[in-house]
Amino acid sequence: MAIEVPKTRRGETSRAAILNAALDLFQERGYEATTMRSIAERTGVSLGSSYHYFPSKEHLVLEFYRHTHELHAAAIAPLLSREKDLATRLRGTIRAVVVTCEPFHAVAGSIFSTVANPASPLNPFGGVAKPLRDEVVQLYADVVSGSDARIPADIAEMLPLMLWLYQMGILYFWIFDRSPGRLRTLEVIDETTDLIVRLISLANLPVLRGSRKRILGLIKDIVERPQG
Amino acid sequence: MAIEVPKTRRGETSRAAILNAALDLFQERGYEATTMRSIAERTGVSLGSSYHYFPSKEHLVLEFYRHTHELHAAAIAPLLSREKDLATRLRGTIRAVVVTCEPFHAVAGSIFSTVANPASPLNPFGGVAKPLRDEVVQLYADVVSGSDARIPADIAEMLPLMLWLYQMGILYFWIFDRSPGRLRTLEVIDETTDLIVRLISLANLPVLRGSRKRILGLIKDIVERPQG
DNA sequence: GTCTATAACCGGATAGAC
DNA sequence: GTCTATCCGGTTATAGAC
Repeated sequence: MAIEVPKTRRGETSRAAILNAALDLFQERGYEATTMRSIAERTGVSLGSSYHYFPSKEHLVLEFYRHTHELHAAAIAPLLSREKDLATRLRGTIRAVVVTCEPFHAVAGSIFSTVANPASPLNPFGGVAKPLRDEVVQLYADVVSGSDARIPADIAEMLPLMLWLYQMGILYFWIFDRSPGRLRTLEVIDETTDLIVRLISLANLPVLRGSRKRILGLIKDIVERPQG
Repeated sequence: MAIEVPKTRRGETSRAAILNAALDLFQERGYEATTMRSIAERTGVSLGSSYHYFPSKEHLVLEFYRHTHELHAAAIAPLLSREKDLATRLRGTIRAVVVTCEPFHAVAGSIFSTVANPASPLNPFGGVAKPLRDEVVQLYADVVSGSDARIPADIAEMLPLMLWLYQMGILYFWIFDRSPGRLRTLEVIDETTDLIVRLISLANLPVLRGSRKRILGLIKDIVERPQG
Protein backbone atom coordinates (compact mmCIF):
# COMPACT_ATOMS: atom_id res chain seq x y z
CA MET A 1 0.00 0.00 0.00
CA ALA A 2 2.90 2.37 0.58
CA ILE A 3 4.36 4.34 -2.28
CA GLU A 4 7.25 2.43 -3.80
CA VAL A 5 10.44 4.37 -4.29
CA PRO A 6 12.65 2.81 -6.96
CA LYS A 7 15.95 1.50 -5.66
CA THR A 8 17.89 1.52 -8.92
CA ARG A 9 18.47 3.81 -11.91
CA ARG A 10 16.55 1.43 -14.11
CA GLY A 11 13.70 1.48 -11.65
CA GLU A 12 13.53 5.25 -11.68
CA THR A 13 13.30 5.25 -15.45
CA SER A 14 10.50 2.72 -15.45
CA ARG A 15 8.57 4.56 -12.83
CA ALA A 16 8.82 7.86 -14.65
CA ALA A 17 7.84 6.25 -17.95
CA ILE A 18 4.75 4.65 -16.44
CA LEU A 19 3.71 7.91 -14.85
CA ASN A 20 4.17 9.84 -18.08
CA ALA A 21 2.15 7.35 -20.05
CA ALA A 22 -0.58 7.49 -17.44
CA LEU A 23 -0.77 11.28 -17.42
CA ASP A 24 -0.91 11.37 -21.22
CA LEU A 25 -3.59 8.74 -21.39
CA PHE A 26 -5.71 10.33 -18.66
CA GLN A 27 -5.65 13.54 -20.66
CA GLU A 28 -6.35 11.82 -23.99
CA ARG A 29 -9.08 9.44 -22.95
CA GLY A 30 -10.19 10.29 -19.44
CA TYR A 31 -9.71 8.37 -16.23
CA GLU A 32 -12.07 5.42 -16.64
CA ALA A 33 -11.21 4.88 -20.29
CA THR A 34 -7.54 4.61 -19.40
CA THR A 35 -6.92 1.01 -18.38
CA MET A 36 -3.93 -0.16 -16.43
CA ARG A 37 -3.26 -2.43 -19.38
CA SER A 38 -3.15 0.48 -21.80
CA ILE A 39 -0.77 2.35 -19.52
CA ALA A 40 1.53 -0.66 -19.36
CA GLU A 41 1.31 -1.19 -23.10
CA ARG A 42 2.17 2.42 -23.97
CA THR A 43 5.05 2.36 -21.50
CA GLY A 44 6.31 -0.91 -22.95
CA VAL A 45 6.23 -2.79 -19.67
CA SER A 46 3.99 -5.55 -18.41
CA LEU A 47 0.88 -5.02 -16.37
CA GLY A 48 2.53 -6.60 -13.35
CA SER A 49 5.42 -4.18 -13.52
CA SER A 50 3.12 -1.18 -13.32
CA TYR A 51 1.79 -2.52 -10.07
CA HIS A 52 5.30 -2.82 -8.74
CA TYR A 53 5.56 1.00 -8.74
CA PHE A 54 1.98 2.07 -8.21
CA PRO A 55 0.00 -0.10 -5.84
CA SER A 56 -3.25 0.99 -7.44
CA LYS A 57 -4.67 3.10 -10.21
CA GLU A 58 -5.62 5.65 -7.59
CA HIS A 59 -2.00 6.12 -6.64
CA LEU A 60 -1.36 7.32 -10.16
CA VAL A 61 -3.96 9.99 -9.53
CA LEU A 62 -2.04 11.16 -6.50
CA GLU A 63 0.97 11.82 -8.71
CA PHE A 64 -1.27 13.56 -11.16
CA TYR A 65 -2.49 15.79 -8.36
CA ARG A 66 1.08 16.58 -7.35
CA HIS A 67 1.92 17.35 -10.96
CA THR A 68 -0.83 19.96 -11.33
CA HIS A 69 0.00 21.45 -7.95
CA GLU A 70 3.54 22.09 -9.11
CA LEU A 71 2.34 23.67 -12.34
CA HIS A 72 0.00 25.85 -10.33
CA ALA A 73 2.62 26.96 -7.84
CA ALA A 74 4.96 27.89 -10.66
CA ALA A 75 2.24 29.78 -12.49
CA ILE A 76 1.41 32.09 -9.60
CA ALA A 77 4.96 32.73 -8.36
CA PRO A 78 5.32 36.03 -10.27
CA LEU A 79 1.96 37.30 -9.04
CA LEU A 80 2.74 36.46 -5.44
CA SER A 81 6.08 38.23 -5.55
CA ARG A 82 4.82 41.50 -7.04
CA GLU A 83 1.25 41.98 -5.86
CA LYS A 84 0.28 43.08 -2.34
CA ASP A 85 -3.49 43.43 -2.53
CA LEU A 86 -5.18 40.42 -0.95
CA ALA A 87 -8.20 40.32 -3.24
CA THR A 88 -5.97 40.43 -6.29
CA ARG A 89 -3.63 37.75 -4.96
CA LEU A 90 -6.51 35.49 -4.09
CA ARG A 91 -8.34 36.02 -7.36
CA GLY A 92 -5.19 35.38 -9.37
CA THR A 93 -4.38 32.26 -7.42
CA ILE A 94 -7.78 30.68 -7.80
CA ARG A 95 -8.05 31.68 -11.44
CA ALA A 96 -4.70 29.99 -12.00
CA VAL A 97 -6.03 26.78 -10.46
CA VAL A 98 -8.75 26.39 -13.04
CA VAL A 99 -6.48 27.50 -15.86
CA THR A 100 -3.86 24.95 -14.84
CA CYS A 101 -6.44 22.19 -14.54
CA GLU A 102 -8.21 23.04 -17.77
CA PRO A 103 -6.46 20.37 -19.88
CA PHE A 104 -7.81 17.80 -17.46
CA HIS A 105 -11.36 19.08 -17.28
CA ALA A 106 -12.79 15.88 -18.72
CA VAL A 107 -10.94 13.71 -16.21
CA ALA A 108 -11.57 15.90 -13.24
CA GLY A 109 -14.98 14.50 -12.32
CA SER A 110 -13.77 10.98 -11.66
CA ILE A 111 -10.72 12.25 -9.89
CA PHE A 112 -12.72 14.50 -7.62
CA SER A 113 -14.97 11.70 -6.51
CA THR A 114 -12.01 9.43 -5.89
CA VAL A 115 -10.46 12.08 -3.73
CA ALA A 116 -13.69 12.73 -1.83
CA ASN A 117 -14.04 9.06 -0.92
CA PRO A 118 -13.19 8.73 2.77
CA ALA A 119 -12.13 5.15 2.15
CA SER A 120 -9.65 6.14 -0.56
CA PRO A 121 -5.97 6.42 0.24
CA LEU A 122 -6.17 9.67 -1.68
CA ASN A 123 -8.55 11.34 0.69
CA PRO A 124 -6.86 14.55 1.78
CA PHE A 125 -8.17 14.33 5.33
CA GLY A 126 -5.49 11.91 6.38
CA GLY A 127 -3.62 9.19 4.57
CA VAL A 128 -1.08 9.35 1.78
CA ALA A 129 -2.47 12.58 0.35
CA LYS A 130 -2.13 14.62 3.53
CA PRO A 131 1.41 15.89 2.88
CA LEU A 132 0.33 17.24 -0.47
CA ARG A 133 -2.72 18.88 1.04
CA ASP A 134 -0.46 20.54 3.58
CA GLU A 135 1.60 21.95 0.73
CA VAL A 136 -1.47 23.46 -0.85
CA VAL A 137 -2.64 24.91 2.46
CA GLN A 138 0.83 26.41 2.85
CA LEU A 139 0.47 28.03 -0.54
CA TYR A 140 -2.67 29.79 0.66
CA ALA A 141 -0.84 30.82 3.82
CA ASP A 142 1.63 32.56 1.52
CA VAL A 143 -1.15 34.21 -0.43
CA VAL A 144 -2.43 35.73 2.80
CA SER A 145 0.82 36.50 4.60
CA GLY A 146 2.40 38.15 1.56
CA SER A 147 -0.45 40.64 1.27
CA ASP A 148 -0.77 44.01 2.97
CA ALA A 149 -4.09 43.09 4.52
CA ARG A 150 -4.15 43.24 8.28
CA ILE A 151 -5.94 40.18 9.47
CA PRO A 152 -6.79 39.36 13.07
CA ALA A 153 -4.67 36.52 14.41
CA ASP A 154 -7.55 34.15 15.09
CA ILE A 155 -8.77 34.46 11.52
CA ALA A 156 -5.28 34.31 10.01
CA GLU A 157 -4.69 31.02 11.76
CA MET A 158 -7.59 29.22 10.12
CA LEU A 159 -7.82 31.16 6.87
CA PRO A 160 -5.38 29.11 4.75
CA LEU A 161 -7.27 25.90 5.44
CA MET A 162 -10.57 27.61 4.68
CA LEU A 163 -9.17 28.91 1.41
CA TRP A 164 -8.05 25.42 0.48
CA LEU A 165 -11.61 24.22 1.09
CA TYR A 166 -12.88 27.14 -0.93
CA GLN A 167 -10.59 26.09 -3.79
CA MET A 168 -12.10 22.62 -3.64
CA GLY A 169 -15.56 24.13 -3.90
CA ILE A 170 -14.57 26.17 -6.94
CA LEU A 171 -13.09 23.10 -8.58
CA TYR A 172 -16.30 21.17 -7.99
CA PHE A 173 -18.25 23.99 -9.61
CA TRP A 174 -15.78 24.10 -12.49
CA ILE A 175 -16.23 20.39 -13.16
CA PHE A 176 -19.90 21.01 -13.94
CA ASP A 177 -19.23 24.18 -15.90
CA ARG A 178 -19.80 23.79 -19.63
CA SER A 179 -19.89 27.47 -20.50
CA PRO A 180 -17.57 28.55 -23.34
CA GLY A 181 -14.12 29.36 -22.05
CA ARG A 182 -15.33 28.30 -18.61
CA LEU A 183 -16.46 31.90 -18.19
CA ARG A 184 -19.02 31.13 -15.54
CA THR A 185 -16.37 29.71 -13.24
CA LEU A 186 -14.24 32.79 -13.73
CA GLU A 187 -17.22 35.01 -12.90
CA VAL A 188 -17.93 33.05 -9.76
CA ILE A 189 -14.29 33.30 -8.76
CA ASP A 190 -14.23 37.06 -9.18
CA GLU A 191 -17.41 37.49 -7.19
CA THR A 192 -16.48 35.10 -4.38
CA THR A 193 -12.91 36.26 -3.85
CA ASP A 194 -14.18 39.81 -3.50
CA LEU A 195 -16.84 38.64 -1.10
CA ILE A 196 -14.37 36.73 1.02
CA VAL A 197 -12.09 39.72 1.44
CA ARG A 198 -15.09 41.90 2.27
CA LEU A 199 -16.34 39.44 4.88
CA ILE A 200 -12.94 39.26 6.51
CA SER A 201 -12.96 43.01 6.98
CA LEU A 202 -16.50 42.92 8.35
CA ALA A 203 -15.51 40.30 10.89
CA ASN A 204 -14.10 43.07 13.07
CA LEU A 205 -17.52 44.60 13.66
CA PRO A 206 -18.51 44.38 17.33
CA VAL A 207 -21.86 42.72 16.55
CA LEU A 208 -20.09 39.92 14.73
CA ARG A 209 -17.45 39.26 17.38
CA GLY A 210 -19.50 36.62 19.14
CA SER A 211 -20.30 34.61 16.02
CA ARG A 212 -16.75 34.97 14.78
CA LYS A 213 -15.33 33.52 17.96
CA ARG A 214 -17.77 30.66 17.84
CA ILE A 215 -17.14 29.87 14.20
CA LEU A 216 -13.36 29.94 14.56
CA GLY A 217 -13.53 27.90 17.74
CA LEU A 218 -15.64 25.31 15.97
CA ILE A 219 -13.30 25.08 13.00
CA LYS A 220 -10.27 24.78 15.23
CA ASP A 221 -11.93 22.06 17.24
CA ILE A 222 -12.85 20.12 14.12
CA VAL A 223 -9.40 20.39 12.63
CA GLU A 224 -7.35 19.64 15.68
CA ARG A 225 -9.16 16.81 17.39
CA PRO A 226 -8.16 13.49 15.93
CA GLN A 227 -10.54 11.45 13.76
CA GLY A 228 -13.10 13.87 12.64
CA MET B 1 -30.07 3.30 -17.97
CA ALA B 2 -33.62 4.27 -17.04
CA ILE B 3 -35.19 2.83 -13.92
CA GLU B 4 -37.11 -0.31 -14.74
CA VAL B 5 -40.59 -0.52 -13.33
CA PRO B 6 -41.88 -4.06 -13.06
CA LYS B 7 -44.96 -4.74 -15.17
CA THR B 8 -46.26 -7.82 -13.39
CA ARG B 9 -46.99 -8.98 -9.86
CA ARG B 10 -44.17 -11.48 -10.11
CA GLY B 11 -41.79 -8.76 -11.27
CA GLU B 12 -42.68 -6.54 -8.33
CA THR B 13 -41.95 -9.37 -5.93
CA SER B 14 -38.57 -10.06 -7.49
CA ARG B 15 -37.60 -6.41 -7.50
CA ALA B 16 -38.53 -5.97 -3.85
CA ALA B 17 -36.67 -9.15 -2.89
CA ILE B 18 -33.50 -8.03 -4.66
CA LEU B 19 -33.64 -4.63 -3.04
CA ASN B 20 -34.17 -6.12 0.41
CA ALA B 21 -31.26 -8.47 0.00
CA ALA B 22 -29.08 -5.61 -1.18
CA LEU B 23 -29.99 -3.36 1.77
CA ASP B 24 -29.33 -6.18 4.22
CA LEU B 25 -26.00 -7.05 2.66
CA PHE B 26 -24.85 -3.44 2.45
CA GLN B 27 -25.54 -3.16 6.15
CA GLU B 28 -23.89 -6.49 7.01
CA ARG B 29 -20.77 -6.27 4.89
CA GLY B 30 -20.48 -2.77 3.48
CA TYR B 31 -20.87 -1.56 -0.06
CA GLU B 32 -17.72 -2.89 -1.74
CA ALA B 33 -17.85 -6.24 0.00
CA THR B 34 -21.38 -6.79 -1.24
CA THR B 35 -21.10 -8.25 -4.71
CA MET B 36 -23.90 -8.30 -7.24
CA ARG B 37 -23.47 -12.07 -7.21
CA SER B 38 -24.04 -12.26 -3.47
CA ILE B 39 -27.17 -10.12 -3.78
CA ALA B 40 -28.53 -12.40 -6.49
CA GLU B 41 -27.63 -15.49 -4.51
CA ARG B 42 -29.33 -14.32 -1.32
CA THR B 43 -32.41 -13.30 -3.28
CA GLY B 44 -32.48 -16.66 -5.00
CA VAL B 45 -32.39 -15.23 -8.52
CA SER B 46 -29.69 -15.23 -11.15
CA LEU B 47 -27.17 -12.47 -11.62
CA GLY B 48 -28.75 -11.53 -14.94
CA SER B 49 -32.14 -11.08 -13.32
CA SER B 50 -30.79 -8.53 -10.89
CA TYR B 51 -29.67 -6.45 -13.81
CA HIS B 52 -33.13 -6.66 -15.30
CA TYR B 53 -34.40 -4.51 -12.42
CA PHE B 54 -31.37 -2.44 -11.47
CA PRO B 55 -29.21 -1.27 -14.35
CA SER B 56 -26.19 -0.94 -12.07
CA LYS B 57 -25.04 -1.43 -8.52
CA GLU B 58 -25.23 2.33 -8.11
CA HIS B 59 -28.94 2.27 -8.80
CA LEU B 60 -29.38 0.07 -5.78
CA VAL B 61 -27.75 2.84 -3.79
CA LEU B 62 -30.33 5.29 -5.05
CA GLU B 63 -33.05 3.10 -3.58
CA PHE B 64 -31.08 2.87 -0.40
CA TYR B 65 -30.98 6.65 -0.29
CA ARG B 66 -34.75 6.85 -0.81
CA HIS B 67 -35.21 4.27 1.93
CA THR B 68 -33.32 6.27 4.53
CA HIS B 69 -35.02 9.48 3.44
CA GLU B 70 -38.41 7.94 4.17
CA LEU B 71 -37.26 6.72 7.57
CA HIS B 72 -35.96 10.19 8.30
CA ALA B 73 -39.12 11.98 7.22
CA ALA B 74 -41.21 9.66 9.39
CA ALA B 75 -38.89 10.13 12.36
CA ILE B 76 -39.20 13.91 12.43
CA ALA B 77 -42.91 14.21 11.67
CA PRO B 78 -43.94 14.51 15.35
CA LEU B 79 -41.29 17.15 16.01
CA LEU B 80 -42.32 19.22 13.02
CA SER B 81 -45.96 19.17 13.97
CA ARG B 82 -45.52 20.26 17.59
CA GLU B 83 -42.42 22.48 17.71
CA LYS B 84 -42.34 26.09 16.51
CA ASP B 85 -38.82 27.23 17.41
CA LEU B 86 -36.59 27.21 14.33
CA ALA B 87 -33.37 26.26 16.11
CA THR B 88 -35.09 23.35 17.80
CA ARG B 89 -36.73 22.15 14.59
CA LEU B 90 -33.47 22.36 12.70
CA ARG B 91 -31.43 20.68 15.39
CA GLY B 92 -33.95 17.88 15.75
CA THR B 93 -34.09 17.35 12.00
CA ILE B 94 -30.36 17.13 11.52
CA ARG B 95 -29.86 14.98 14.57
CA ALA B 96 -32.47 12.62 13.18
CA VAL B 97 -30.50 12.36 9.94
CA VAL B 98 -27.44 10.93 11.62
CA VAL B 99 -29.51 8.75 13.93
CA THR B 100 -31.40 7.32 10.96
CA CYS B 101 -28.22 6.70 9.03
CA GLU B 102 -26.33 5.23 11.96
CA PRO B 103 -26.90 1.56 10.99
CA PHE B 104 -25.22 2.35 7.68
CA HIS B 105 -22.25 4.24 9.05
CA ALA B 106 -19.76 1.73 7.70
CA VAL B 107 -21.23 1.86 4.19
CA ALA B 108 -21.71 5.58 4.09
CA GLY B 109 -18.21 6.47 2.91
CA SER B 110 -18.42 4.60 -0.36
CA ILE B 111 -21.92 5.82 -0.93
CA PHE B 112 -21.01 9.42 -0.34
CA SER B 113 -18.23 9.33 -2.88
CA THR B 114 -20.46 7.65 -5.42
CA VAL B 115 -23.01 10.37 -4.94
CA ALA B 116 -20.41 13.13 -5.18
CA ASN B 117 -19.16 11.85 -8.52
CA PRO B 118 -20.38 14.23 -11.21
CA ALA B 119 -20.29 11.39 -13.71
CA SER B 120 -22.52 9.18 -11.61
CA PRO B 121 -26.21 8.89 -12.40
CA LEU B 122 -26.68 9.33 -8.67
CA ASN B 123 -25.24 12.79 -8.53
CA PRO B 124 -27.92 14.97 -6.98
CA PHE B 125 -27.13 17.94 -9.20
CA GLY B 126 -29.14 16.58 -12.08
CA GLY B 127 -29.87 13.10 -13.29
CA VAL B 128 -31.93 10.32 -11.77
CA ALA B 129 -31.32 11.48 -8.23
CA LYS B 130 -32.67 14.99 -8.67
CA PRO B 131 -36.30 14.19 -7.80
CA LEU B 132 -35.19 12.72 -4.51
CA ARG B 133 -32.99 15.71 -3.78
CA ASP B 134 -35.98 17.94 -4.40
CA GLU B 135 -37.93 15.97 -1.83
CA VAL B 136 -35.23 16.51 0.75
CA VAL B 137 -35.02 20.21 -0.06
CA GLN B 138 -38.79 20.37 0.37
CA LEU B 139 -38.42 18.79 3.78
CA TYR B 140 -36.14 21.64 4.82
CA ALA B 141 -38.61 24.12 3.38
CA ASP B 142 -41.14 22.64 5.80
CA VAL B 143 -38.68 22.89 8.68
CA VAL B 144 -38.38 26.62 8.01
CA SER B 145 -41.93 27.51 7.03
CA GLY B 146 -43.46 25.68 9.97
CA SER B 147 -41.43 27.68 12.46
CA ASP B 148 -42.35 31.00 14.04
CA ALA B 149 -39.14 32.63 12.82
CA ARG B 150 -39.68 35.64 10.58
CA ILE B 151 -37.25 35.31 7.74
CA PRO B 152 -36.74 37.85 4.97
CA ALA B 153 -38.12 36.65 1.66
CA ASP B 154 -34.79 36.63 -0.18
CA ILE B 155 -33.23 34.41 2.46
CA ALA B 156 -36.28 32.18 2.80
CA GLU B 157 -36.14 31.47 -0.90
CA MET B 158 -32.64 30.00 -0.84
CA LEU B 159 -32.53 28.68 2.70
CA PRO B 160 -33.96 25.18 2.11
CA LEU B 161 -31.35 24.41 -0.52
CA MET B 162 -28.60 25.75 1.73
CA LEU B 163 -29.84 23.59 4.58
CA TRP B 164 -29.76 20.55 2.33
CA LEU B 165 -26.13 21.35 1.52
CA TYR B 166 -25.47 21.84 5.21
CA GLN B 167 -26.94 18.39 5.86
CA MET B 168 -24.52 16.94 3.31
CA GLY B 169 -21.65 18.61 5.12
CA ILE B 170 -22.75 17.17 8.45
CA LEU B 171 -23.03 13.71 6.91
CA TYR B 172 -19.51 14.00 5.52
CA PHE B 173 -18.23 14.92 8.96
CA TRP B 174 -20.21 12.08 10.51
CA ILE B 175 -18.61 9.57 8.13
CA PHE B 176 -15.22 10.36 9.62
CA ASP B 177 -16.46 10.48 13.18
CA ARG B 178 -15.31 7.56 15.28
CA SER B 179 -16.15 9.02 18.67
CA PRO B 180 -18.24 6.80 20.96
CA GLY B 181 -21.93 7.25 20.30
CA ARG B 182 -20.99 9.65 17.49
CA LEU B 183 -21.00 12.34 20.16
CA ARG B 184 -18.74 14.69 18.26
CA THR B 185 -21.15 14.89 15.36
CA LEU B 186 -24.00 15.65 17.74
CA GLU B 187 -21.94 18.41 19.34
CA VAL B 188 -21.14 19.92 15.97
CA ILE B 189 -24.81 19.76 15.02
CA ASP B 190 -25.88 21.57 18.16
CA GLU B 191 -23.27 24.26 17.69
CA THR B 192 -23.87 24.80 13.98
CA THR B 193 -27.66 24.83 14.03
CA ASP B 194 -27.52 27.49 16.72
CA LEU B 195 -25.00 29.44 14.70
CA ILE B 196 -27.10 29.26 11.55
CA VAL B 197 -30.18 30.64 13.27
CA ARG B 198 -28.09 33.38 14.84
CA LEU B 199 -26.55 34.35 11.50
CA ILE B 200 -29.96 34.51 9.86
CA SER B 201 -31.07 37.02 12.46
CA LEU B 202 -27.88 39.04 12.04
CA ALA B 203 -28.41 39.21 8.28
CA ASN B 204 -30.86 42.06 8.87
CA LEU B 205 -28.13 44.35 10.16
CA PRO B 206 -27.66 47.35 7.84
CA VAL B 207 -23.91 46.74 7.50
CA LEU B 208 -24.53 43.24 6.24
CA ARG B 209 -27.22 44.16 3.72
CA GLY B 210 -24.76 44.56 0.86
CA SER B 211 -22.97 41.26 1.38
CA ARG B 212 -26.26 39.49 1.94
CA LYS B 213 -27.65 40.70 -1.36
CA ARG B 214 -24.49 39.67 -3.15
CA ILE B 215 -24.35 36.24 -1.57
CA LEU B 216 -27.99 35.48 -2.26
CA GLY B 217 -27.72 36.80 -5.80
CA LEU B 218 -24.72 34.58 -6.39
CA ILE B 219 -26.43 31.48 -5.03
CA LYS B 220 -29.52 32.15 -7.08
CA ASP B 221 -27.47 32.61 -10.19
CA ILE B 222 -25.58 29.36 -9.60
CA VAL B 223 -28.73 27.40 -8.94
CA GLU B 224 -30.88 28.73 -11.71
CA ARG B 225 -28.58 28.95 -14.69
CA PRO B 226 -28.39 25.61 -16.47
CA GLN B 227 -25.28 23.43 -16.34
CA GLY B 228 -23.39 24.70 -13.41
C1' DG C 1 -44.05 -8.37 -24.19
C1' DT C 2 -42.08 -9.71 -19.59
C1' DC C 3 -39.00 -12.35 -16.81
C1' DT C 4 -35.05 -15.49 -15.96
C1' DA C 5 -30.87 -17.87 -16.76
C1' DT C 6 -26.24 -19.04 -18.57
C1' DA C 7 -22.04 -17.71 -20.49
C1' DA C 8 -19.00 -14.45 -21.61
C1' DC C 9 -16.33 -9.85 -21.54
C1' DC C 10 -13.54 -6.43 -19.42
C1' DG C 11 -10.48 -4.27 -16.36
C1' DG C 12 -8.43 -3.76 -11.60
C1' DA C 13 -5.72 -6.42 -8.72
C1' DT C 14 -2.60 -10.40 -7.06
C1' DA C 15 0.62 -14.67 -6.99
C1' DG C 16 4.55 -16.39 -7.85
C1' DA C 17 8.25 -17.92 -11.16
C1' DC C 18 12.40 -16.07 -13.12
C1' DG D 1 12.43 -5.59 -11.12
C1' DT D 2 9.98 -7.96 -14.68
C1' DC D 3 7.06 -11.21 -16.46
C1' DT D 4 2.89 -14.57 -17.19
C1' DA D 5 -1.10 -16.50 -15.50
C1' DT D 6 -4.97 -16.02 -12.74
C1' DC D 7 -8.59 -14.22 -9.76
C1' DC D 8 -12.52 -11.47 -8.91
C1' DG D 9 -16.48 -8.65 -9.56
C1' DG D 10 -19.29 -5.25 -12.40
C1' DT D 11 -21.46 -5.51 -16.64
C1' DT D 12 -23.41 -7.26 -21.10
C1' DA D 13 -25.20 -10.47 -24.77
C1' DT D 14 -28.37 -13.47 -25.74
C1' DA D 15 -31.22 -17.45 -25.62
C1' DG D 16 -35.09 -19.51 -23.75
C1' DA D 17 -39.42 -19.64 -20.43
C1' DC D 18 -43.75 -17.79 -18.99
